[in-house]
Amino acid sequence: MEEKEISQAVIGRLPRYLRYLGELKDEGIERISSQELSELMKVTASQIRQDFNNFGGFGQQGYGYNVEYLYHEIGRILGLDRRHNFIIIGAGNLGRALGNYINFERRGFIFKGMFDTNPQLAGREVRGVRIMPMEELEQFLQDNDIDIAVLTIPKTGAVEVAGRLVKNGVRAIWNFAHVDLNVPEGVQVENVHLSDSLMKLSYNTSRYMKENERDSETA
Amino acid sequence: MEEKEISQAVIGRLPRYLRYLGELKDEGIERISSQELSELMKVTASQIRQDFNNFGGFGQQGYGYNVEYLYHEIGRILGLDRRHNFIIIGAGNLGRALGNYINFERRGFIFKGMFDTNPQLAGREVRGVRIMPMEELEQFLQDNDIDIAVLTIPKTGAVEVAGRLVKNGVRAIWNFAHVDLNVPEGVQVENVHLSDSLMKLSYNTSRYMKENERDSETA
DNA sequence: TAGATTGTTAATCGATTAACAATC
DNA sequence: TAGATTGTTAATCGATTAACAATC
Repeated sequence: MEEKEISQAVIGRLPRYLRYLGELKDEGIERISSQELSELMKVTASQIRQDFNNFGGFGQQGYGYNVEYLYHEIGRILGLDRRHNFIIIGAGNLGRALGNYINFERRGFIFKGMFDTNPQLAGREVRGVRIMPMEELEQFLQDNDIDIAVLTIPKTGAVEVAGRLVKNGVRAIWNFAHVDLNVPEGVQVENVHLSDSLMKLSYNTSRYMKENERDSETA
Repeated sequence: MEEKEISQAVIGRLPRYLRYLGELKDEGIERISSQELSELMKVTASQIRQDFNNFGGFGQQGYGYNVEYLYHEIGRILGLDRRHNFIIIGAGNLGRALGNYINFERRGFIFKGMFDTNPQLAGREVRGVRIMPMEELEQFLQDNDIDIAVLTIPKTGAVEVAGRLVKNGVRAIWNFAHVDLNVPEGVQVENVHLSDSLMKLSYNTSRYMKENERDSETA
């Protein structure tokens, strides 16, 4: 009944594997060993083998891994063999930037609709997709098969909007609002807190500078 | 000589602490115990105390933590007491979205310049900041005190540009390009790979749906 | 067959949680 | 002083790395 649950640490590494394998594939490389891949990606060969073996054997003893096959398998694991229709809530700079990003389309993520509280924006288009007023959200969700909602609105409205999304069957939220969403079990939230990321960078640079100050003092 | 190195797991949690403490502060709450904070943030009280104690004692036995003090201390640890001048390389949708994001300014991150390969864009402005051609990058870095470069360009050019940045003294790169940058020791890179994040979301929703299918079969 | 390299088990390392003595 | 809650040590858990037998 209970399948071995894969840890998020492993899942988090899959997209990077996919990227390297895609590049190898484009270079026409057919096979690769965990050793070679480990040198390329700067991780241990042991980790690579462990990671892949979470999903069953993708390789062959004495040979290594077939690049094309592995590439497809990891894509499949990540759900890239399916289509994911998404909408964007919030037609500000970030929302429009994400709507315009065509590479998502190539991975099966299809941009279907955009919403904004500002009535001035209603009717305008982003890459052929109409911006709709928030009042039309529920109806749109009922009429369309939407898998993912992208939240690019200020944190003040985010929790309320997330509730409306969940109530109308959205099961995945890509959250760029700077707030924690509290959703029922079974609804997936992936947070992208840009300012948190920037603060981490700030910490690491500040720390490095301080270390150097100390080193030069003691020298 | 060697200070206890703080793990990135801890650093990664600091911005979230800062956010909750800021909200508590704005609500006028003066003190909080690790127990109360743990309920609010849905982490263990033990982890909170361990995390804070990496940086020395911020609390007081029998009392808890002073919200205002703790908020400032964590901000200081993250380097938010300093100014960080930054430039953005790549004036596409994402670059402009980040340039327009005024909240960074409030944290001490000052938007100083923007560059793009497209000569058509040269001279235009994003929030009062001039877009410059890439040829002017080196001169600009020499004339200005730039701490952070934000890379919002396609992966094809990213590695080359990162090299130029590092050569001219940039010590921190906020990398939105979908490629791993190989920088010398001492240069900090913080990656924001949006498509990786989206794939994780895709995995987790696909997986959840499959689990439910299985459950309903066995039921 | 011999060599290469996986799949997998065992050992190690690090991070999280629990427990409690110190102390405000 | 008694009660509360931290700071910190010890126990547990999970993730990473090492080792090697299985096998192509």
